[in-house]
Amino acid sequence: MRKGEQTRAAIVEAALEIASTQGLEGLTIGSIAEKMAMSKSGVFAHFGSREELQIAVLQEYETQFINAVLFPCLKESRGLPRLRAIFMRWLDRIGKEIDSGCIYISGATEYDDRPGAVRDVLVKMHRDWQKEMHRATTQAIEENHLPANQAHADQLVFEMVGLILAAHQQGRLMGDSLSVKRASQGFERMIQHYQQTQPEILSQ
Amino acid sequence: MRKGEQTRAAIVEAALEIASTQGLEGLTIGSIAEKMAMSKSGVFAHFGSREELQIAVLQEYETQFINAVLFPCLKESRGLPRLRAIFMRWLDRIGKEIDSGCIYISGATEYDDRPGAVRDVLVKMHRDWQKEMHRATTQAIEENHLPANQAHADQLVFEMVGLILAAHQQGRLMGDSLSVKRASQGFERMIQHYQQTQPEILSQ
DNA sequence: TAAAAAAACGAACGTTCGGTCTATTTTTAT
DNA sequence: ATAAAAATAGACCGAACGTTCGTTTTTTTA
Repeated sequence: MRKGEQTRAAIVEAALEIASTQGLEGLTIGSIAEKMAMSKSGVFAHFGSREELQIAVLQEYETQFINAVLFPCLKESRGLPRLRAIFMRWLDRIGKEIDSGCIYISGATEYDDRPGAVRDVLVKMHRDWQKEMHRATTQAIEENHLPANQAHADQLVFEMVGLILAAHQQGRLMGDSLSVKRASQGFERMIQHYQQTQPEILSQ
Repeated sequence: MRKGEQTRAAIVEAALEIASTQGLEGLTIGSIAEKMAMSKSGVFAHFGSREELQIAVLQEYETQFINAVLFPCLKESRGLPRLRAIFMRWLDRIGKEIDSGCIYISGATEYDDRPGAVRDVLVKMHRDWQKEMHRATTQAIEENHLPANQAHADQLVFEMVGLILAAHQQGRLMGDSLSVKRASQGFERMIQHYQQTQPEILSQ
């Protein structure tokens, strides 16, 4: 049974590469088979359905993402230093993905109108990640690195997401080589603003 | 020949509706034919290729977008009032598209790694629109509604794009009903910041 | 090393895709 | 009204899709 797990992992790895450029919907079993020099049925047997394969790819991406972005930042001191580190690592990853693409982002537009298991998994991953961002932001508020108003955490996370999405789109579609720099500049400006301004409660 | 143009326009309209939810790549001639109660070949004959059809859909979207977002704002006074009006109309449109989707945005991730005529047209439309945004921002600087530093216009446009993208993603994928409000709040905060801060030149 | 189990193959299935071709119907112009 | 032109239908093509299935090869276990 050892060989099977090995092959499966290799398939997922290859599939992630394909999905990064072609999208999760552009990921076909035939293209993986070709890349792996295997038969379609050989690839297929490891998953049972294309949907399961797509979910496996998402899970692999999540693991890599958390390992690359979140974990290294936990050694930073609580509060703004850690929040800044997380954002910058996130952004750094987007920068490295300019040539390949982020399946969290492409998946978001692919599946925002396509119900099913893949969408459900994708939404949960987005939600989990934003919860992490929210926690880091809240801690920055608790440490008095940002003005104490819980309502701002959601807004900050929203704007960080925006900066990341803009960096991704401008870098990939528009070929803007400054997009990563612009996003980090936007982040610093945002932090600076919140540190200076009297908070307002977002009316529900 | 009058009838043909009429039918063609109706096809493009139907195709735009489909592309809004399924994406430009999810747009199939068969699905349009079904929606129009026509044969596939009848639909096809109006365009000559799927690519031409996709481009026609993009052009139709651009026309609607400019009419709905840009033109009504030209009556606003030059500078910040007009810039704010444009952003708010843009955002308003995104809000209305929460249930359908914006093909500029979905197209950006669909075609960022897919060379061809459709991508070229899409990139040009993005570029043209961002030029409009840049112009409005520059005018706001010229009118002294924002501090005089040309280098900031690109950054402002970048951040506005980010707010729009975040509103779209959070609204559609995550079901966040506050996403539009968050984006407008982010805009006002951004303007407020630039009005208060001494500008810095973005190192090229 | 032989038997059992797992993994991979290769062919085929039904479906859908964009696209082609010819025939027929509908619209336009004379 | 009639001829020319345009528009549409419908049958069909080859390719690609996910999936199934029986068989063969490889790996693991005893």
